[in-house]
Amino acid sequence: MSDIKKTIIVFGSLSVVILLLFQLEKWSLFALGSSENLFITISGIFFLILGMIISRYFHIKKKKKKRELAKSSLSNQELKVLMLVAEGNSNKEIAQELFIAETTVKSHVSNILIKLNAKRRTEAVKIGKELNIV
Amino acid sequence: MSDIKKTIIVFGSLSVVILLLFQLEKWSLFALGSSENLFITISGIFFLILGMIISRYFHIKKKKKKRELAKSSLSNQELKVLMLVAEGNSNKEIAQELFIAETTVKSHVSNILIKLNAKRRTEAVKIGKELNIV
DNA sequence: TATAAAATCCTACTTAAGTAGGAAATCTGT
DNA sequence: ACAGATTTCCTACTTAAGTAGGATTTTATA
Repeated sequence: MSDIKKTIIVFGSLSVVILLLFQLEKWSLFALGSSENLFITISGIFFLILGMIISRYFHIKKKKKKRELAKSSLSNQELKVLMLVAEGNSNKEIAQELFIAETTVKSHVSNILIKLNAKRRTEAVKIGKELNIV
Repeated sequence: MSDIKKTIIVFGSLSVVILLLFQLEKWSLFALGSSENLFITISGIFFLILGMIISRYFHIKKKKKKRELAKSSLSNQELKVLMLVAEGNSNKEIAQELFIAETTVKSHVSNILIKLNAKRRTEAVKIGKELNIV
């Protein structure tokens, strides 16, 4: 499905629901005065903002939670190496950055690949980003 | 600020606001019956969900907007290749995915590196993510 | 103070990635 | 119709990445 279609569907269905809600009042299922309308408006805005905050909060929370799972599997130095790999550095550049031999970096990368169950460094970076350890 | 502190502040302040809202009614600023309370509850839940949807929608929208900036520099097929590179695929795997030769993928990758001013595919992925084209 | 885990480094490989320098086909807008 | 960009593919090459199978030294910690 294209992005435009999604936009239309989301906003379209939302508009329909809002209109239905207004119709509810018109159909006199609920008798409301002007002061009550004010209260509903205020609480409506409040709950709208509350929903947005909650949504964002849980979005952050979800990210944080995953991190703990895989962090333990990678050692301190392996984590540093993975971060430098994610920044697009070569093994040689990583070695210079960490003051170790290139062969050591290779060993670390190999261990990272095994621990994260990745075939290539690019895949390790992807998994690292998914787990939010990078 | 730690995560735990943030949680306490966010949920604490939200609880206070909710309690204040209930107090408003008690203080008789708004006189409400049981049917109106039902309506407020329903609309409250509705706006809560609406807020969450809107929040998520704009989160996606923000990502899409940046994309347009650098999209122009990369061609359609180059973009596809870069996306598959970012997912950790090898040139051979990308070739199979797009039904083209591995040599063609190599050509595309080389062109991507030139266009994004990157030295390696990992760096191209990093730049691609920074420009939100991946 | 053992001892397990982590970190360091190596050789000798194989495989993947990337470069240089083409060439031809196909699509696209004027 | 045609120029320019895109997509496709190639050979021959160099360089980087990753594997296998070690060995030694630090460093926590029970």
